[in-house]
Amino acid sequence: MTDKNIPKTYDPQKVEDSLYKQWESSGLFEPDIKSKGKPFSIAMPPPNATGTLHLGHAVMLALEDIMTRYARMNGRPTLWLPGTDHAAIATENKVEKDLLEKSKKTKQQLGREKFLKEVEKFVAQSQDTIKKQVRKMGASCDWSRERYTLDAGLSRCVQEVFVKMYNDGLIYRGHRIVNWCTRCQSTLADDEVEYKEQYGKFYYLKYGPVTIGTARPETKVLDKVIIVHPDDKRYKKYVGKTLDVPWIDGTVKATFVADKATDMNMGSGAMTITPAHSFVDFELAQKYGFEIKQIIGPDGKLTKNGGKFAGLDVREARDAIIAELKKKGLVEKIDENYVHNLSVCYRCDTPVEPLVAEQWFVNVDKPARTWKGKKRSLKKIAIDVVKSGDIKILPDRFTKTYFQWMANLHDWCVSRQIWFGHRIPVWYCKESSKFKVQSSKKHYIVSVNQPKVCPDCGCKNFEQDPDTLDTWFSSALWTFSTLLDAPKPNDTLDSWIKRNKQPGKDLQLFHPTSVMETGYDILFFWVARMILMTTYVLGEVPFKTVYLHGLVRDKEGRKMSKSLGNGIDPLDMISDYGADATRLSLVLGTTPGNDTRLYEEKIAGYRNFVNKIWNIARFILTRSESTNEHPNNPNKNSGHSDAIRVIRVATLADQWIQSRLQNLISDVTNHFEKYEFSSAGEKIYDFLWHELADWYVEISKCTDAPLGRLSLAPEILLEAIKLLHPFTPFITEEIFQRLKASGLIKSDDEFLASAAWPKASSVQTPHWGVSRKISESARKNIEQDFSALQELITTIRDLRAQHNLPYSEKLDAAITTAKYKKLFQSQERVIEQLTKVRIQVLPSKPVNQEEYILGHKADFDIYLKLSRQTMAGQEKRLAKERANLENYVKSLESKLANKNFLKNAPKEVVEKEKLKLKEAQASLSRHSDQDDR
RNA sequence: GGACGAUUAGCUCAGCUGGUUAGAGCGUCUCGUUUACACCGAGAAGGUCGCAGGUUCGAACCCUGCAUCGUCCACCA
Repeated sequence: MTDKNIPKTYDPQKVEDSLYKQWESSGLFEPDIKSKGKPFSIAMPPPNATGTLHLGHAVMLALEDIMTRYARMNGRPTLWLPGTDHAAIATENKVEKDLLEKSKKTKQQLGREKFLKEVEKFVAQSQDTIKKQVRKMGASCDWSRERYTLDAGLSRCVQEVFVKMYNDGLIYRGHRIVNWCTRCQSTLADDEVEYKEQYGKFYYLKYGPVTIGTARPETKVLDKVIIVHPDDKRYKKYVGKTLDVPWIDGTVKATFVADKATDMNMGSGAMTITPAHSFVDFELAQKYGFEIKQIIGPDGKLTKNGGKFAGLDVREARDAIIAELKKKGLVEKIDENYVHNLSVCYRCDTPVEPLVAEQWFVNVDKPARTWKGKKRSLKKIAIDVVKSGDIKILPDRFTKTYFQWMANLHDWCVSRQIWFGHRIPVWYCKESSKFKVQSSKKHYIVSVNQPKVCPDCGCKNFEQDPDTLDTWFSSALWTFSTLLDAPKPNDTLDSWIKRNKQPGKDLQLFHPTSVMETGYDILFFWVARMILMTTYVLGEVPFKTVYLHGLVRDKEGRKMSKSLGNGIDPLDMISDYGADATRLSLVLGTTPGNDTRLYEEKIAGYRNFVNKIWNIARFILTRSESTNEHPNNPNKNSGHSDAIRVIRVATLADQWIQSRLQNLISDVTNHFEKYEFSSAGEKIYDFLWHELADWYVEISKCTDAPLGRLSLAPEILLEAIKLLHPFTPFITEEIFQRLKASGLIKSDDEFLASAAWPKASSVQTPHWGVSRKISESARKNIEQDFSALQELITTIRDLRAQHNLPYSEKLDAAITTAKYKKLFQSQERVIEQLTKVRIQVLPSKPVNQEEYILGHKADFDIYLKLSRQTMAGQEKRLAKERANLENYVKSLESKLANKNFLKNAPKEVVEKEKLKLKEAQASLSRHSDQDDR
């Protein structure tokens, strides 16, 4: 039986959690491997284990859930694999900060092991929160396959990959210039450095016969090479010579070298180089074999190479050195308003020091993997897979950005001097570990497990490298490391993967994944690295399509941030407006790759829509009860058996809504296939609100028979909520369950979430017992007729509004029409109900015209009967209407008089325009008739 | 310096390969106690599509230049 007490307002809080539990426990989110469809899979971008859900996650979850639910409803074995990322630096920073605040201890004071325990405690707690929040969004991901980047299996995978790369010569250890964060006490990858504009001083210093410019004099203590351009006549005489130059800490022997690296036109055209603290200078030093001496240490202070400035912080050293140089008269001038592009750590905003350190690197240029018949480098393969279309990036324009970034890619520094993360699988034998700094290959062994004996010295004491891997190293493996089974002790990477590529295994079924959906801001951090690493390890792409969404901003277009206090917490929105409305507000009205603005009114708007659907359902459900009470129903008390089936001829509205639904299904499906989720959603929105609710439901109130089994409403609603389900899973499921319980629809599906996606070709109308696909030609007639009916009704309503005629007053009207005489006659009742106007279709205009106000349309005229007073106001309106019409006719005429148009435009266009003109002219002439009387 | 995006109604945005009198939501105004919904209904007002050229029978859409805002990359002696 239908529940009589359906609340007027939909309350998401009451249904969402319980529906989610039912879905989850039914196993619906796990892929149906028996299904014969083409597998569909998404690896969820793992939220950081540190944080809480923010709007970026919410967008990601909404979009991926839409894709996932769509695929599932299409009968594909569907896997959306959830998980979390340990987010090495971010997490370590957070715990460090908490530790300092709570117990005033640094991590060093606590020690590595105890600190890591703290981290794990924090992570466990925070993961719990995140997972709850993901569920709140309605994400239909498979929790039975959930992963964490530090799981045993994933960690093993990371280490195996490291070892394999080392053995292939793709990972090496070297003294190289790296970005160093003095606060994190760790290296950073190139793209983990951000740039900030800052006003600072720029110094022009006298260095022997030349003037050099610098923003960082403190690094220049030991500069002793001057680079000049080989074509620079000013300095030709010096090239190759060595001079004694009075400098910061005494006198240095300065050598002139000619190299095109300098720009003759910039400053004095000469520069000194600081190999240890500048990327460009480091390269030059390597080219010529200059000495590389460290001036700034990892602690951000000058090293002993700083002479008498040793031990000073860079800032202090800068002032002291400038004071010293001034004393010596070596400061030529100081530019006080120099715009400095300061590099800072993306995690903690601390200025980054480029310095030389011994680190582990991934070589991206060395040919190492056979790809399409040729041995190629990681970089080449990564470029090729996008160029060849094996991976498609949406929106397309990011392809260009991707290539540009790849072309500029340097070797990737993967070691980090932090504790939390995957420890580097490198072992130093204790005997030789004291030589570690000298970087002699002989003293370490790269292996997943601790080696037993050192092949060099025979000792058995090993110490693992204290460093951990860049967090993106493990994320780069995410699409496949998450699909592997538990490794066996003797597994090598290859045997492990081979086993998992057997038929029926997850890796074989679901990799490459179908889509990688994520924000464009991590295209380089993550997406590019997955491509680099996965092609190398598996020999296949990690995903076939990359869908990049934009960033969520506030109403003013600013980034949401804690400091601005303009952030919106998706969970607040869910509790205020429901998950469905929140999801709609993040997906509808957005375009991939473009930023979107979010604000509460927008979410409230979609909440209203959700409530509207609720009330459509409420109407259909409650009205259906009267089916049994209807006097004409022979099976009045028979509950919901099939016996209630009452056969009736389809009305125009029935046919129309069915035609619209057919159209909607194919439209929406097309949009889904093209990843146009916003358009798909908007079309359904329009259908439900402005077609089903505003017209079909309203018209259905006009018939004798009540709703329910006598109309198509339940079936139409069912199909529509199937289409909407990927966007708003909760309310659609709730309505489905209620429709089913009411007996209004028959369905074998336990959940709407597992129902089959509607097909335009088989819209079922059980009332007639047959599938009633409407042919295209029939659809055209039906829609044309219905449009005419809508136009008539709207015109009458407009007249009422223009003339302030309240609906409480019933009116009479005469309609003259050639084309729609029969139609309007048959719809008299509907028209009367929706306009409170009784119409009479007449062959010609009525006699007493003074008593009528008029509406002229292309296919009909309306004469609304009125008292004389009310008539007075119409003159102005008529004049305006006529002017518009005249303009329109004029523009069409001139278009059709244009010979070039007639010659060049396609025939259909010309015909269409001619028809339009004819109609407009007819309309105008009727108008004129009226005015001339 | 390079690349990319944005510029359309008061606000937020659609507008797919050029072809109705450029659309939606919110907001505004008018009307409405019609038995699904006021988180509602009916109706209206509001735009020379950033500017200037060009291509075309026809441009919001294509081309060139410019402007403003934003993002990314590179550089920064």
